[in-house]
Amino acid sequence: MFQLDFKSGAPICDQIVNGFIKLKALGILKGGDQLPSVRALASKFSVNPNTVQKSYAILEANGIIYSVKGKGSFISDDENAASAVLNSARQDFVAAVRSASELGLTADDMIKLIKETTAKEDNNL
Amino acid sequence: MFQLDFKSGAPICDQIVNGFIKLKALGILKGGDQLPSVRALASKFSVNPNTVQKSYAILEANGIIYSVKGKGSFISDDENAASAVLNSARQDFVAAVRSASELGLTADDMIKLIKETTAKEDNNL
DNA sequence: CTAACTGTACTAATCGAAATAGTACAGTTA
DNA sequence: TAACTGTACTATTTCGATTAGTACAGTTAG
Repeated sequence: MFQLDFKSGAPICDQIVNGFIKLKALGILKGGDQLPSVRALASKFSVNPNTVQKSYAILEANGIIYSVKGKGSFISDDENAASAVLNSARQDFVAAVRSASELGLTADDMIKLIKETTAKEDNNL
Repeated sequence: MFQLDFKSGAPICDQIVNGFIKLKALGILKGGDQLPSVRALASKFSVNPNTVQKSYAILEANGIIYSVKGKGSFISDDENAASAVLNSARQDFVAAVRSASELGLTADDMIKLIKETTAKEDNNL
């Protein structure tokens, strides 16, 4: 399970959303897997149930999970959802590229940074 | 001169900071160039002078500009400042790479996106 | 010197998004 | 029936960003 960073300034709501998206992207959570209940996760993170519920609503709106009243929330096995996540990641990354470019980084600079970064990450897995 | 986006949610303060950083990175503003006065820029952007002053304070703290009481604020010609900006841009970019990587983008995906993005940007200049 | 400009330094008030608190309703299951 | 599940509200709190207002200090032109 992922961690929350209360100091980062990033909304808890978004952190929970991204946490589950990553768990699904990494294959740790697969289609049909059940998520913790709203109240259970809120308790675990010492966070308000409303905040968790908001995250689940966002995840469901994006097709990442589906929720059933009285039963629980489950990881969706919709492939379109995964591609939507990829598209979102692409957009975010392109925005980062534009920003870095405006600040003076060249394409070669960025490619070098990517190779360094992904190489390090591989060692950690 | 740059524009402000009041809808984006990004703090106006930061937008002004980044605006001048980019103008310097692009060479439009060079060492010794005078910035608009705090009050003049606040008036132009229809923004509170305190907000502009905060931006100038941040820029000065990062060595991008220097301010002289009674005279005005000027672009610094300190090369270290430029490298500090580059370092900051690098850090932001590496964070974006990590995030994209966690969401399933491969290094090749990212390199492809960089080439597409920077190619488009060049056409616009 | 004076007036008008510069940057700087405060405190108080306002605004809005995020999160919390609390309650209630509806469906499932043992 | 009891205990769980998700869902839907409203009210409140909290915090950061911004605004508002005032004041002080240095520079420059008249």
